[in-house]
Amino acid sequence: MRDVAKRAGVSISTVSHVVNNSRPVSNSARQRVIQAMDELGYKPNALARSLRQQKTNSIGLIVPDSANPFFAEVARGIEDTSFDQNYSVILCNSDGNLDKQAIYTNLLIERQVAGILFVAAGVSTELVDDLHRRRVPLVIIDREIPNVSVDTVLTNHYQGGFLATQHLIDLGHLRIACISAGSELSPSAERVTGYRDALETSGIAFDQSLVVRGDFQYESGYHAAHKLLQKEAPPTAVFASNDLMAVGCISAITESGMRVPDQISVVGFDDVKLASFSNPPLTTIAQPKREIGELATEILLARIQDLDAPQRFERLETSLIVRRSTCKLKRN
Amino acid sequence: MRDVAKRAGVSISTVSHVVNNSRPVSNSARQRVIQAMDELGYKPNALARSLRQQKTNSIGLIVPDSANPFFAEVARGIEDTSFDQNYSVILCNSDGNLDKQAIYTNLLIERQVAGILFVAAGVSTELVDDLHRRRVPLVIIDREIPNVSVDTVLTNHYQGGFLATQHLIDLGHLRIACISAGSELSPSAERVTGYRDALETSGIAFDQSLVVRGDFQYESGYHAAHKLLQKEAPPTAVFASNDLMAVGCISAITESGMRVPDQISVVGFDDVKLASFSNPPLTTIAQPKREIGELATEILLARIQDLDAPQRFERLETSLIVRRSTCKLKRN
DNA sequence: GTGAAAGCGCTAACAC
DNA sequence: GTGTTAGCGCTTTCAC
Repeated sequence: MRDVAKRAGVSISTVSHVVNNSRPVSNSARQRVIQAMDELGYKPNALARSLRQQKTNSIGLIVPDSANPFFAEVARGIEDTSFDQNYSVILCNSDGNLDKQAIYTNLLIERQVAGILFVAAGVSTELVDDLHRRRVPLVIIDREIPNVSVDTVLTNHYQGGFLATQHLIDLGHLRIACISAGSELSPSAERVTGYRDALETSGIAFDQSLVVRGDFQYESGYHAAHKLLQKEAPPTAVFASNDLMAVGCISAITESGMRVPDQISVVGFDDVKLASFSNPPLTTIAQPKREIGELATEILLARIQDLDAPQRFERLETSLIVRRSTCKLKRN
Repeated sequence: MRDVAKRAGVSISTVSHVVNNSRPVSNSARQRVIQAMDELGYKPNALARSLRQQKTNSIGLIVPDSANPFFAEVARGIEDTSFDQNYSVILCNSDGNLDKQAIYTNLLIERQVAGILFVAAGVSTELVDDLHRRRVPLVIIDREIPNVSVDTVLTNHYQGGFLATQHLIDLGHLRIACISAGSELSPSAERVTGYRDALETSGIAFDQSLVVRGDFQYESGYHAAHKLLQKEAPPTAVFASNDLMAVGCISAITESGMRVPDQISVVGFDDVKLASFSNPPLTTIAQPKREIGELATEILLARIQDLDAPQRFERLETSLIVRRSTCKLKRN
């Protein structure tokens, strides 16, 4: 900038003002500055600017695994919206590991990010409090932190689980299995609760042995299905708490010589792109992934503008998408 | 830092030196500083540090679409390696759009990133030259920029295309279609060239009408398959230039009442996780996605250390993974 | 082993 | 419409 000022024969502040349009500058001066800038290939140093202004245009995004299609799609929504608003995003993969998450949080604070987006992270109350104390804006996506006032965007997992199960019940199924994930952590747990309540609402007894635990990956759905098929009375339908596990499940079922949906119906959760193209196309519960990312980003940016605005809590609705992995129970 | 110094009763530079271990400090002073630091919840400001040191610990990552599983997996390799080396990554989605790419490049330069990773971007020679002039380290992933000396990491797309096609030929297929992508841009084009050469090596005439153009997404594979099936003499095998299109293709074939692989064999490219769990499991060409990301990051970081080291060009080998979407041609 | 001071590149407040 | 100056928070040189 110094160089530009020199070459254009103006003061350094004049250059700054043409760069930022922050006050009137005579046409002649402006011309000379502009010319000098591109002769010298000048680009303003955002570090210096941010240091001076005490604000950056970066936000931190912490996800368990950016390669998981669900998170990847949410992340795209986030990145796109950020870009539109002139923010850039620093990507962090926590692998669900609390230590890694803490390290990243630290790193983001040191980098002076304007705010942080936590996706499906098991954020501890302490961490949230600490961030509060430091006045770091944050929004939590896809998970509810109990007893803490923090902006949150998530889908109605419970409703989704209910919807999925109800669909299976409507098709006449009685032995409906469930592939859960994680532990008591909210997204999966709520889906399972929805499953359970749907069952009970229809007077079908909940059978703990029909719920098997996975971890949201293809493999775990595959293994879960194997377990289920080995039972004396295998289920006639399966609700997998995400699409990847549903696909893994279908893979195992098919491999063992049975047919989906003729012999076993399968419904997933998320409505990842793949769901439309799996074989058979997957009946699933759709979450508005992009919107989640977009909305969360908007809320974060609003929070950055006004740290003291009232807390926001957005619970988005899910919807059932019927494709071809489910059908009426065929009575023998 | 000022505050910490005051509270600990030492000079500001002493604080700096205990933070960075950059020179001996007496034990008593060190203790007081450390105590003051955590009483005040002090975290060093990376912006100021970077400004002063004229170097950041951020790198920019530009991908066409971080939600595409292939890029997502490469990106994970990048993010992981960066994290290990204390770098953080700024994620940018170009959507294959040259303007957006230019905007991002600019933004990254202004943010003073230590280096830039371009994935599969149609980087123009000018852009590379400009970056060179500015002495911005960069490495190009998954695409070759002709006539330019720049660090590059990619897979042997040609070999992969050849391998895939040869496999089909070995199974007795003669009418082998190909679903390409992009235009003359290298990754897809080279795969297609491999396909063509494999055909000709075996004395099978190349038939332009059997290659149909897609765009690496599920949908395009689906539509391409439909086109292919409408032909008078449909192919008995298809080489799709990535897994998503292969899956889309299988979906269309199945939907139209035919069977994979019994009536049509399909091979993909990339060996995305999904490939193991599709129905049928997909025969495909594996690329070492994580390694690509890791290697590229290592090369970038090395380049950051030594801007004048000799250019590196890494071409990784592919391998054929035979699963269940291909089988011997059944003669009528 | 310690402190003072300059300066990274920028913006904002204050003069004129 | 323009210039001068101070200072964001840090590191580094120099002096003691």
